Amino acid sequence: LHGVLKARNRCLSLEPEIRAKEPYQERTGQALLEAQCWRRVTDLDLQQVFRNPKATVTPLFEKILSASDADLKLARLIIPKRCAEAFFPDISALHGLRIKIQDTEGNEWEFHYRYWLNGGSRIYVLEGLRDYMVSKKWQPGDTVCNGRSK
DNA sequence: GCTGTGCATGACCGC
DNA sequence: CGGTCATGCACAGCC
Repeated sequence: LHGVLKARNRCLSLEPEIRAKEPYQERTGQALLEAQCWRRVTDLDLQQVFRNPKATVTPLFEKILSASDADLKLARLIIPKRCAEAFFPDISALHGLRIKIQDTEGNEWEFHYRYWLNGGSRIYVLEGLRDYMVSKKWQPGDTVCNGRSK
């Protein structure tokens, strides 16, 4: 599995090393369903953004950046719970996971994926995004999307 | 003070 | 109403 995050006209793809374990596969159907419900970015958008013409990208989810998401001091991205549980590795047993992400220009980034307890539930968050945010010039209202390349 | 961390709070929204 | 999540905020290090 790969993922793609886009800020404005650029993308990131998740490294294969976080390739899904079993529970991941089981959720594929649900994941695709979610993607279809949520996506606003078109296939053409993705083709243009993802420069490798061999890569076919399956959009998974998108998020419009809030003020908090684009705050350089926080440097963290809240990941919608359903998306996190559908597309990201299960970190129930851990309290965090370092994941490597690669953008379409070949740059590799490493983020920290974890969650906060909130009431009886969880808030999933990607941390350590400052350099990436600066590089891609994240602004509130920008769309971040995540996809899977085959 | 300033900054990062980690959780609390409450607005919002779907059910 | 209950869950989610944007933001508030207290606390701890560190200039």
